[in-house]
Amino acid sequence: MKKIMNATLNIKDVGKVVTLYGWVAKKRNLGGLIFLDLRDRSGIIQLVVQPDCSVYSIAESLKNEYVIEVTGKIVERESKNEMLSTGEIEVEVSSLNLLNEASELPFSISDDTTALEDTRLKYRYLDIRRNPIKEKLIQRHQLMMLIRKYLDSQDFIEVETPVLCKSTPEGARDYLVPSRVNPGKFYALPQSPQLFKQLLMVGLMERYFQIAKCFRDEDLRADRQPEFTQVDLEMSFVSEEDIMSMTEGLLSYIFKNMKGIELSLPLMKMKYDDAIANYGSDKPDLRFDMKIEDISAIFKNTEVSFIQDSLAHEGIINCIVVKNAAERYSRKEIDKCTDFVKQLGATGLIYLKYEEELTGSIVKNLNEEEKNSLVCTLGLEKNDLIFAVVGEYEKVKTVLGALRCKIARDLNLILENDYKLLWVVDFPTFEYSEEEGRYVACHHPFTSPKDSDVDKLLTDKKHCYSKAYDIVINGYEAGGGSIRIHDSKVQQKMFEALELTPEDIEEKFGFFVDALKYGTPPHGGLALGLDRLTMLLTGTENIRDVIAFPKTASASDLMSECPNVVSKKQLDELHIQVKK
RNA sequence: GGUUCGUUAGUCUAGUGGCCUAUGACGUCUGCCUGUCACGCAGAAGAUCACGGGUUCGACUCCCGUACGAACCGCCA
Repeated sequence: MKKIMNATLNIKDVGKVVTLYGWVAKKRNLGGLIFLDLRDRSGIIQLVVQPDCSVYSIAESLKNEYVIEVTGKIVERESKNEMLSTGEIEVEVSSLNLLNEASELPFSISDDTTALEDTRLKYRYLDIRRNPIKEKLIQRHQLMMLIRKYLDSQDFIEVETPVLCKSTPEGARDYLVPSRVNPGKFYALPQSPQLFKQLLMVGLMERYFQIAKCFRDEDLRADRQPEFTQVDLEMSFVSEEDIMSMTEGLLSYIFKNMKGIELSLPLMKMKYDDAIANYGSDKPDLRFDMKIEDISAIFKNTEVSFIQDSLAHEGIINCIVVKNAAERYSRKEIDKCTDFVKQLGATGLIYLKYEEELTGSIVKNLNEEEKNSLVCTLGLEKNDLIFAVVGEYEKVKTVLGALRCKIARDLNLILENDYKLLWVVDFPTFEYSEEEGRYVACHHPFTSPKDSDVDKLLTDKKHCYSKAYDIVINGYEAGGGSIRIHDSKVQQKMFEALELTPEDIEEKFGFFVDALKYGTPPHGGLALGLDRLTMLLTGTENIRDVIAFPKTASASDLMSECPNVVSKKQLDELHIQVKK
């Protein structure tokens, strides 16, 4: 027998006799008449137990979160509750069966429970009973169903790839898994199914996808977990445009079905270099304005010595204009912003207010021409506020980019349910790693360079760009991908460019380079972060809210208390010695 | 690895060196209550103030360390 979803009942069901199951969400004993709120996954329905009912005394003894079975007639209520979908009806209980008792809970199962997150995580199974978490898990399920349905309709095949993989030290740190039968050897958990999905293209699957668990042993953030889920896909015989438009089709299907929002396609494309120049980020949040403006030219003959110094040493001065906010930002508020940028590595923060005239930190050292030029160039209006940062290009851009986002939050410039999607394209192929002392892959080493840049791989790494693209939603990197290298010679050249020795290449990627020789179709793909996508669609900034059993910032599970120490016997079997 | 903030009954919280024999709310328990839905009313119980050390005549309160939690930087191909 299929269980009735309690909250689906309504006024049309009056007169029916039903058997319902659920948890006692609330008992209201009026002394002679008892109301019970019965909760199941679908929601709440009110039960009423009359004093002459044979199970009255059982009802009287019920406590919160007891699990019960009730049978009764659906009746129209005397006093209705507009807040509930079932608020016009109630169930007049005729029989009641206590299925299980419950101890007193550490916190109340309510939407606005006072319990802090660590308490909720310790009892996550209770937290999941609360609507805010339950609904996000349900929406996550709906999202996964939509994705599977859409991709299936586009001829994609879902293929599972191994979780026990070969460690590939390029990129993030691996979670390692020891092997009992292979002493001293380790598997790694996949950071992504990257190589497998490319090999599936070699294996003629043409269109693959997988909702795949990925693992990275790096430090956590509000939007980062050590294990997370990617919607991973790969296609053969495609260009960048093909994959982007495929993804746009999927995203518009998702937004339409989950939010009732029609995306306007094709989505905007922004070059990586422009994203950095204008927004100080490779994942710009376009829900608000405040572009970064380069005002170096205005200061080319400046008397202000620290700006002069910086400009003389390839530095820049950039600013953002906060419209109509000069009054809003007191000295104290500005000091907070200064602390904020200093934390990000800026030497300081210049502020200027435009009221009757320009005032602020450096204004007494500016001449009339410079002041006028600032007002004109930036199109200043009364009560505008300028924040400027001086220094080296990348630092100035990223600091102002972060400040821009902070100010938007402070001033509530972000509308609820506003979604701004864009592609960031033309990523550099390499970035210089101070730590490694060499150029490393910006995306990953299988990313195809732009056709025109293949020859620059070894000679001009700084100006080499890739066929890579990120999908950015509201300032989050929601996904990213690239056209892959399908020519084993180009792949070899790429490894060379990354300064891998032939032995390294053979040892780490030999099987893969080998595979490319046996008829590899041109191919490319993308991975969407399912957790982040769910966050965006459910309006939370905390990734833990969209994961049933998440980990804390130190990568532990407060509920099961893992990771934990294991027995000496287990370690011995695995041939592992733990350093004291 | 670093910076910042936090840890007080089951839960959340007040507390700025002696007014603390620690405040309030929710929850719990007892009694009353026939139309509640944040039910109401009356009463009660419930706290090694995270842990270890130090300063002080005296520490929940100040200092140092540890553990745990959170945000951020580094890191996350």
